[in-house]
Amino acid sequence: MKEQLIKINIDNSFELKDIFECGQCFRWDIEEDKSYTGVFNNSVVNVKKDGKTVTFKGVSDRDLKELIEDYFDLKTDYKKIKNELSKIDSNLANAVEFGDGIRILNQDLWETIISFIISANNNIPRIKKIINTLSKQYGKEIIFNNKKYYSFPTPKELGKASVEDLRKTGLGFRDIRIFNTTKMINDGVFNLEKLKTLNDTKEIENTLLKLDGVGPKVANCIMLFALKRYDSFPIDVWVRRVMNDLYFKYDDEEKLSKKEIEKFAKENFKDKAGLAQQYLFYWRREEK
DNA sequence: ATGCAGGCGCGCA
DNA sequence: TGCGCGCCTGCA
Repeated sequence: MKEQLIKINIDNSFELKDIFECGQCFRWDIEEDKSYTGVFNNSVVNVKKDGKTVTFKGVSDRDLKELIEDYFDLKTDYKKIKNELSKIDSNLANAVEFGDGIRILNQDLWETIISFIISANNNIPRIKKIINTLSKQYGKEIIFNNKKYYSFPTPKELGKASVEDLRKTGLGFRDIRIFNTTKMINDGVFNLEKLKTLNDTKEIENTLLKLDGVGPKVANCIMLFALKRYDSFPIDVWVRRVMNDLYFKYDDEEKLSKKEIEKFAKENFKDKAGLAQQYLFYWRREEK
């Protein structure tokens, strides 16, 4: 573990608040100086932005520049993506303008699976709290700036926890789901590496659905946030709300079926449905 | 207090 | 296949 520092000039699509608070991640916290510190890939990194200069400071076994390029997906041209989305309709143009600094992070598959199983019927502060507790109890300590941080536990590390142990971390009824999913992965019944090699989005989704605690919404979040499947479209209460308000206008949003939303998203947003979802979701949650 | 939060799994038609 | 229902827990 060595401390490293790099500065990068980024003139487009990189706003800390937009990235870390658009709902895709749970392990980034804001500091007093408005920078953010997060734990990912067995590393701890602090990100600070001044004008166009972004400073990354952190501890990692890997080369920090490579780590950052991969995790923040710096090679992807968001200017182009935002242009294409804006052309689809005026709602997207507004949403993209609002969430101008969003980037979809390239997160660890295993961590994303567990995190979004925890997210079911839950709220963000508690999701973050549970993930912190799990990391503290089963992950490895990392020292950064004289403070203790904890890596997200590996499948083996989390596999040491019994259902009762998990319940004590505040997981509630999700304890057995986490236990079963962890076991499936440790037993080799479910192969994470093999999943990464699959091409067909629908096949990936159907595979993920075999995991306990993974339904359609969670599966689509995993595909979008950990497998770069920008065509996947997670539908939760907020997405349903914003889609009904903007495109369907039923008097009661409950009348809008998931099927209907899926069809609309596929036809109109095509291979960028997930990206569109993220801008719309963030816009709706933050603006109103 | 009671309801609710970024769903899921189950049982039943 | 498509519904309705209950669910740990913490917080307002």
